[in-house]
Amino acid sequence: MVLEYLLVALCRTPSSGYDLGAVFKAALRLFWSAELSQVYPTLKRLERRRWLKARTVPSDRGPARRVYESTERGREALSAWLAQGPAFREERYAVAAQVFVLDAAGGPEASAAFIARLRDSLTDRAAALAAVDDQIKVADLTDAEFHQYLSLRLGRRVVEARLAWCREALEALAARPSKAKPKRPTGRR
Amino acid sequence: MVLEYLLVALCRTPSSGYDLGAVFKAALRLFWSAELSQVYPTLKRLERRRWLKARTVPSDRGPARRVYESTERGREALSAWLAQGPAFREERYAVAAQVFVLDAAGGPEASAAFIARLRDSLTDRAAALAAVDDQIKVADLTDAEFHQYLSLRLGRRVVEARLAWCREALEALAARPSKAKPKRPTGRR
DNA sequence: GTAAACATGTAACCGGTTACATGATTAC
DNA sequence: GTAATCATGTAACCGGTTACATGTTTAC
Repeated sequence: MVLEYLLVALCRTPSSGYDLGAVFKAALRLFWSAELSQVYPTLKRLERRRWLKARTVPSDRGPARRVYESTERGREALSAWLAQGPAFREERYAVAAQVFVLDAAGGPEASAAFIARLRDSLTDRAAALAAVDDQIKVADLTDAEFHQYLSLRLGRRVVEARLAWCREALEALAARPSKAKPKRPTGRR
Repeated sequence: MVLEYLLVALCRTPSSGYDLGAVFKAALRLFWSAELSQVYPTLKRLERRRWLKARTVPSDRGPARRVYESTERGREALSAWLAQGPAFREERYAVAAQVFVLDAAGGPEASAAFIARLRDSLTDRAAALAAVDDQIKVADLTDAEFHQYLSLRLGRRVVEARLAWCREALEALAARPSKAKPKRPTGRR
């Protein structure tokens, strides 16, 4: 289960459930997210499995924190998972599914409007990712940070590929002879 | 719900649950998939909602087929959904999540091995997509086929972006000064 | 005072997968 | 005979989301 391994990995630096929730809302949300209501029970499960150990630490602001840290057992499980290689699993990209049936939108203008909206959103996302990326000095990164940086680069490349597709698709739509469905077999010259 | 709209769209050409299952296992599986055990109950639900209508047709090989076809109501719901624009939803790409924590794999060689395996799989996928793509004559396509073709192009671009990332990441890993953790503070000259 | 951030949880629901059950037809 | 393909479903489970419940501290 992906979330379990992710939590073990993140808990190599001691973290509370709340901390981890913030990580999923920030850096990781590009490819994996988790709600706090899922994180808390999962942490307990991992503690029972002894992949994590926990202690309670008073907080200076707010209630006491339950801080988790990965165990040797947990880290072994994690590295065994990674050693199995890339975890391919069925992907779901709703937008592409929409494109697949986009002819039902009503015509070339509707298709173009849809894709133009997609392009605009992706442009914003690409700019945001670029801004983060450009501020990173690769040479300064720790091993952990360097791998996080690699995943950011992957996210950025995918967003830019989708953006490039939008432009291509808009061109292809424009170039497509408009089915101005002539009532008669052919428009008489 | 994505699956519901997809089924309505696909049933613009009359199809049985079995037929639809085949579509999800073939063309659509690049971004959305569904098991027959999910398709059948969903079709019944859509029939009750009158987005689909059904009739039973004897099959020449095997049991009788239940053939579904979208209704006007269903198609209206579909086009309203598409008119709302791109359906952004949390994405999950397990491989990228693995990269995010790949420093736990054991070192630069382990990371490189992981990424090399990914590159090899993606190379195969890219070749398969390219082979399909290259055989398509865009001018010959109907509107529906053209949009399916666009989604194929999107899938291809994403796969190729990931592939390009693999090469970049392997280079970045190789270029990274190996933390050959010297026992002494610095190798004495 | 009150809103925001800190902090931890439970309960109900839902979309989706895996496993199971049934049976006809065709090709070997 | 038997395996593969055609064909339709049900049941149990599971990962994940939404909504709910509770309480503290800080900044305005």
